[in-house]
Amino acid sequence: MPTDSATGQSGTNRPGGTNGPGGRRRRGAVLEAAILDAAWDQIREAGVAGFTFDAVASRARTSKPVLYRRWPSRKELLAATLHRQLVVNPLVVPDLGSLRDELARLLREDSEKRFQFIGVFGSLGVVLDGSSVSFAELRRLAIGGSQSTMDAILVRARERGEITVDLPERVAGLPFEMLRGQVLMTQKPLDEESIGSIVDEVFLPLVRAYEHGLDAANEG
Amino acid sequence: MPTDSATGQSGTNRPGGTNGPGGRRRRGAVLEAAILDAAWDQIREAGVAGFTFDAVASRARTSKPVLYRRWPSRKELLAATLHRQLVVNPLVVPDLGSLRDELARLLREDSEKRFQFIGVFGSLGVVLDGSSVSFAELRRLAIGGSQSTMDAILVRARERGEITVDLPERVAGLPFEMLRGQVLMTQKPLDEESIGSIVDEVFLPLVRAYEHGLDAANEG
DNA sequence: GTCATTAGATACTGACTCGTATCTTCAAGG
DNA sequence: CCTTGAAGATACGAGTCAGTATCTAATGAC
Repeated sequence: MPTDSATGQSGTNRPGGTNGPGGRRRRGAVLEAAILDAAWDQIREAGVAGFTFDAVASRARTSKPVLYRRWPSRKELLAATLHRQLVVNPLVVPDLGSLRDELARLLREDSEKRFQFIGVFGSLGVVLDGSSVSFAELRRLAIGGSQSTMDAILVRARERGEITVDLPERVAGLPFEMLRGQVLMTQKPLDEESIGSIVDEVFLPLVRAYEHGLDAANEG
Repeated sequence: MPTDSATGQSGTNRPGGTNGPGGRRRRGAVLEAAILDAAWDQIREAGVAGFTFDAVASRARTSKPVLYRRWPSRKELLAATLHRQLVVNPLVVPDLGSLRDELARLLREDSEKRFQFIGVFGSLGVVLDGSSVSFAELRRLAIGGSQSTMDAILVRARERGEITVDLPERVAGLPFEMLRGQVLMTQKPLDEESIGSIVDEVFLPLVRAYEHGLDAANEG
């Protein structure tokens, strides 16, 4: 996780240098990662509006041309920034022995790692438009990351015998749509009470309903 | 619903006039409403980023000073714009004879009337900060509007005997959190299939589960 | 050590936006 | 009809940002 890491002192041995930590001049992939992490810090603090090349360059202790050599415009930089956060921060949930615990853990992790991403997502449709890494691609990554982890959890639950029937797609994705809906409105990560409520008041009762077969009988 | 209503021709009898429709000079409440409607059109088309005083003034066929006389800054204008849309566009669902039909209707209406609002909501936390009409107030209005209509529907369902037990708050709010979650990611209003799925695959099965009492047995 | 590459600093243009000031012109009240 | 208040046009200064150009200097390959 990228922290501000403002080492403060700039000029170690260079004239007006505001280089990276340690005073050494960074290059290639190291520099690129540092920039994208700084960009992520910037977007979290100042939002999409405060996401300027000057601000990002300054925070990354480099300069604008270095950014422009890599990303031709603000859109690309923004997309690359979010893309990196999604790719570099995969959701992983170990086997905890029960569907309940694993789902709660997944919701907690998703919420913590990505709630700022959710807060920012609303603005993206307007900003990103025809970028190389498009809005649709970011959406796919964001949803896919949660869903594939969820799928893994459901597979384990099925192996344990906690689930025997097939759940509709929307039911499997339900916890995350609720997560997004609440995070969007509160601009905060999910608290423990909400996690418990989604798991115990909504998802598990619904799973049990599908298990007991007293379900979809009056549709269409 | 405010439409662009670009009557086109400007100078009816005034020198450089770009007045309102009809060429007459608007005043007071009429003018204010016209401005806020234009502002809403603007934010829908250009997003929060394109929400400038110049753009709004031009679209409302008036000029910046007129706006500044009413709202001291962009924040206030933005808050007033969203506030008006929420207040002027209440959600109403008539008695349709069944919980299922009424909920579907409510989701459809909420989605159509407010999906742009949801898209914009993510940006607001950063933009609005200590405004007279705050982020929290807008959130309360947005959630409250949906929830109170939902409560009315649930009351009718109870009178009909479709529901006899009490539902947890989160269950009653579930359709809207799912709505927000999906709209946030797709930037589109809910399609009919999604509405049907939320109603028939999630909400109603869950209600039935609570009705049959095979529910909350293993929490905390 | 030499050289090609690229980081990094700085400055600049053009566009845009905010917020205000000034002036003219209309609308309504009496 | 006359006065008052507000609408509307226009212009301006200050500030910000995108994107580019130009220069110096450090780094790594050889």
